[in-house]
Parts: sequence; C-alpha cells; structure tokens
Amino acid sequence: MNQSGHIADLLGKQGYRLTPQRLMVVSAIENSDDHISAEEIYSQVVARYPNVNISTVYRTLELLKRLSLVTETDLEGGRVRYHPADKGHHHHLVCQECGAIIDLDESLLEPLQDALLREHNFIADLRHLAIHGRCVRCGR
Amino acid sequence: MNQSGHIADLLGKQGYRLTPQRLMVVSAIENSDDHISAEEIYSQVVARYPNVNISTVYRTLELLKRLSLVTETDLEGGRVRYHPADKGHHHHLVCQECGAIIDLDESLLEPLQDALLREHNFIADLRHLAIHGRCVRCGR
DNA sequence: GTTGTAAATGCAAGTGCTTGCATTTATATT
DNA sequence: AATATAAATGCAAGCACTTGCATTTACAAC
Repeated sequence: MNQSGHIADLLGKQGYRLTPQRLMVVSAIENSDDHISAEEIYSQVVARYPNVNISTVYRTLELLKRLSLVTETDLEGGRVRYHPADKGHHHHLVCQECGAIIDLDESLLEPLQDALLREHNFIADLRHLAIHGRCVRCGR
Repeated sequence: MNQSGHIADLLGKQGYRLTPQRLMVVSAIENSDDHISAEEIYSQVVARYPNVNISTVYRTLELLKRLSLVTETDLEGGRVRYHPADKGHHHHLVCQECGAIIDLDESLLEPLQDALLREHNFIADLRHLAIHGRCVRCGR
C-alpha cells in the first residue's frame, strides 16, 4: 500500500513538482526501515542520479517537514535523522554518557502536551522528541 | 556576591586553570542579563583580548555545560544561547510561525521527569528546554 | 507537440560549531 | 625565582547544514 509512495501522491496533490530528485529522496526515506540521515539519503540518491546536489536533499527534507510528512530527531547531536511521519510518532531517551537509545511511547508526553495547551494555549510539536540525560547504568 | 565570579571559583577549586580567556568568557555569561550566544561572548572577549579564538569560547562553553555551570537552549534553531545555571532553570515555548518566546516554569516538566525516572530509570536532563510549536495567535 | 513560467535545482560561498595538532602557559614543585 | 609538565589555546581544516543567485525543468495552457 505504501508501494509506489503515498508521500509522492500527497506532494503532487498539493501542487508540488514531482522532480526525479524529490521522488528519490522520498523513496529513500520510505524504504529506510529506521531513522535515516541526510547524508545517507544523499548517497543513495547519488548512486542512481549522479548529479544531485546535497542542498536539494536538504531542501526536500525541509519541505517534507513543513508538510508534516516526515519528522526529524536529533539522536546524535550534530546530525539529525528523518523518519516518515505515518510510521508512528515515538520518542527517544538518549543517554549522554553511553549513547544508549531507549524508545519511548508517545503517550508519556500527552499530559505535558495537554498542560501546555491548557495553561499557555500553545500547540506543542512533540512528535519525535529526543530527551537527553542519563540511563540506569550511567546515572550515578 | 556574584561580584568576582563564583563560577570562576568553582572552576579553580575543581582544578581547572583560570586562564584569562576562560575568565572573560565566564564573566561575559555572568554579566549578561539574559541568554547570550557564543558569537556575542566572543565579540565581548575579543574587544579586550584581541587574540582569543572562537574555538576557545566554544571549548569553555563545553566545559561549563559539562560541569552544569551553564545551561544551553536552542531558541532560534541553528544558534544556541547560554545562561548561568544558578540563575534559575526555566523553559521556553518557541512559536515556529512568528518566533514568539513564552517563558515556562520548571514545575510543568516535573511530572514528565518523574515518569521517566519511574518507568524507564532515566534521569532526564530537562534544565532549560525549548519546546517548539505554535502559539495562540498562530495555531489554527 | 510547443511554449511560457514559476518552481526547483546546482553551484559556490557562508554559518555555526568541532577537531587534530603544534605551540603556549597556568600551576605545582623545587 | 626557575623549571617541568599537563592542560589550554590558536590555527586551519572539516562537518552538517543553509542561502543567494543564475540556470534548468515540470507542468499548465495553448
């Protein structure tokens, strides 16, 4: 069902041009089975279409973020990773000491999201958050 | 009391060298009355000590973060700002649309912090968080 | 199928920050 | 005060990402 890329369909329907570069960036994200970095997307695309520019990759990612078709997460610090928005929102606990990544269910952040809306009329964008800290083993 | 810089005292007591560059970075942060960027610190220091290098500023900030003497916040996206840790932890709601910044009390994040500790044994570092989203006026 | 045009791309330079390595220097020891 | 040395700095290059601008191109209208 996700076969020939429903992100591409959505882009087309909203009037964005379906350039080969764009389509290849989109399919790299859709076919990656976990979080993929811009550099990884770029090298996949370059392999089949040698004259793409990395700035096109970044601009496409920017567009997909704006349209809420992908989410980004800063797991490493200094290199962001991307994920199709419809493959589920989840969050990550990242240990600053050992680098361990613990997956976190979306529901844990709902109370916070509600409180921000209630008390500050603020619609928080908490899809795919990375919370940094210390895991069991590393926390003193 | 904050006069001759208690951050400097703490650095000295922990065995770190009190170089002029370091002292000037520290005092720039202590004397700034809100969040200050690395670039701003650098230009203050350069004015009085022309041959400092920006990498020294960044390395000092790195050290101060590690020792929990300053906290950093990404208010803009692409430029981080620094703040003495003892001037209070607070958080910010940043509107992605209009750029408005709403200050947020620390207490709002305590339930989340507690839940992460209880359910995942994870000590979250939530001092000075920036939560992005849409403010009242911009949220549809 | 041609043509026109705004949208998207490529390129090159720029930004904020980091890093490896050789040199300098704050501090402890004499 | 002079010396030794590990820590800190300066420099230059690198990294991830962004941006301005000239060129190309997907798509709509003929």
